[in-house]
Amino acid sequence: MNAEKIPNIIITRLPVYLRALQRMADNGLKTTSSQEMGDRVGISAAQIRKDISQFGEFGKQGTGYSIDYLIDKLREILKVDRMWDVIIVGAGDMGHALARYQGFANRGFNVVMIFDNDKNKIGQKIGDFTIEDTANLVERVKAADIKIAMLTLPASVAQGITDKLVEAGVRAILNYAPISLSVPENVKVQHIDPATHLQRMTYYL
Amino acid sequence: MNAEKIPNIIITRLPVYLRALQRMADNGLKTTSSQEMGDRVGISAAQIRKDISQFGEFGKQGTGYSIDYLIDKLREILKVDRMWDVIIVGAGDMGHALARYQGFANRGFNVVMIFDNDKNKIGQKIGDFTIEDTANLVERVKAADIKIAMLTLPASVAQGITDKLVEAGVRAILNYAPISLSVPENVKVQHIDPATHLQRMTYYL
DNA sequence: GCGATTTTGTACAATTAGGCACAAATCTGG
DNA sequence: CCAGATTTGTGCCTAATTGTACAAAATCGC
Ligand SMILES: NC(=O)c1ccc[n+]([C@@H]2O[C@H](COP(=O)([O-])OP(=O)(O)OC[C@H]3O[C@@H](n4cnc5c(N)ncnc54)[C@H](O)[C@@H]3O)[C@@H](O)[C@H]2O)c1
Ligand SMILES: NC(=O)c1ccc[n+]([C@@H]2O[C@H](COP(=O)([O-])OP(=O)(O)OC[C@H]3O[C@@H](n4cnc5c(N)ncnc54)[C@H](O)[C@@H]3O)[C@@H](O)[C@H]2O)c1
Repeated sequence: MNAEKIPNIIITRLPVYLRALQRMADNGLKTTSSQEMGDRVGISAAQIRKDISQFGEFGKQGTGYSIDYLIDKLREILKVDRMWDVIIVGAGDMGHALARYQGFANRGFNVVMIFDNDKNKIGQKIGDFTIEDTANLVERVKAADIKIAMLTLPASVAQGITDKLVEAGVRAILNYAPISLSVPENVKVQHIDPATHLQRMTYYL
Repeated sequence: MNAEKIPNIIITRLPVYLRALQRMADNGLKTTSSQEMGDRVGISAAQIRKDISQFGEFGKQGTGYSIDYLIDKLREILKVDRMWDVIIVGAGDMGHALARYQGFANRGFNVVMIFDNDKNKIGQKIGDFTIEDTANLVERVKAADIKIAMLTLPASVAQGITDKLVEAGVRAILNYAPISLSVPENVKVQHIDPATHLQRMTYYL
């Protein structure tokens, strides 16, 4: 386990491998090979072997990888062998969809609060959650020691709320607003923007 | 314009530049520099200059880039100097959010239909759209010559519907289901999976 | 009008990522 | 138990990507 200095590009692929493996496990499969995984996720077998081997020798020659074992290892590496509490800021359409989504639990994430600043929404229920007032965001996040937030806000207010989240100790932000956020170096941001993804395909049409 | 063989990695960055430029334009700015753009999107100025210069000489020494002009050029390059009709398959929470989203229009996309196979949903309205029966998917897509689809379906049916979309002539799929899709080589797929994005950050926490 | 300043586009260098190929380990079928 | 088949992990090489630095062009302040 060559712990330091794993390239980020490898880290971005691991969750894709993990997702594929979890799906195989759900289908009752017990072992797989770099070849089979590669076919499923569209990455060369050699690439997958090399990526995985950065963290240890998890496979067996002639057999391949035990799916359950590799899932355990990847979860450990990605630190999703535990549950992370996550908050949602912005209880609009996208915030609603995320709050009701059941697919986070078996990937290591647990939505625990949702915030908005609209007086008509505060206090209303989404599933099990009661929409909370953004005025209490920093206080609540600090108290619950939340490290991860999903931002489903209008672009115009996204940077301001981001600053508050950082102040409150959040270290990872998944941003749905179509704007690049600036954060200190020790905070990670990932962007989800469907229009950007679509534009990455139209070039080739 | 060195048309052929632009690396894909450059193409993935262009929509990010375009989004930042459109935001600058909305804020009334007229010119920018590779330095300023880089600061906004978190990419080195040299990288941005080199990316843009693959397609022509759009800047001016001492001044930088005309924002409006560069927007025009990027839209042309990415082929979003036109409107693309897009369909949504799966009228659940995520399909609803996308159908109601107003942010596609000024990025080159126009949602035109939404499909589901749930008899209770077919015929219902989402905004201006009436949910259509997936049974008619291939026929409708062919007739309207749709090239782009967004998939907001359960993972279990995503590959089957993908095959139908490909059969109907769709060439670009934005997939929200947590599963890798397999498609012919001339069809592009992009994945949006928030759990995957979150797992790319927990590694660093 | 002109020297100081800004900023592009690119040549070149350095770094990073990816593909190939194979020894070694293991399995399989008879 | 053995010959043939499978599959990993990795050394080595090539390709792809990014960074550095600077000449040339353009602007700006006075
Ligand atoms: N809906 C989609 O499918 C979709 C798709 C792509 C991107 N997005 C982006 O995701 C973000 C949210 O989209 P949406 O469709 O849910 O929008 P929305 O307008 O439905 O919801 C935004 C919510 O944020 C709340 N809000 C506004 N200012 C706030 C503040 N200062 N503090 C707390 N809450 C505040 C509003 O009250 C509202 O409930 C937007 O940036 C949008 O561009 C949405
Ligand atoms: N909701 C979210 O925030 C979220 C987040 C991440 C990923 N996703 C993924 O996006 C997809 C959709 O999520 P959702 O929350 O909207 O789910 P959902 O269950 O609310 O909606 C799925 C819809 O697909 C329809 N459907 C099922 N089989 C179909 C078929 N064969 N043909 C046509 N329609 C069919 C269902 O009737 C339903 O309306 C899922 O794969 C989910 O994992 C959703």
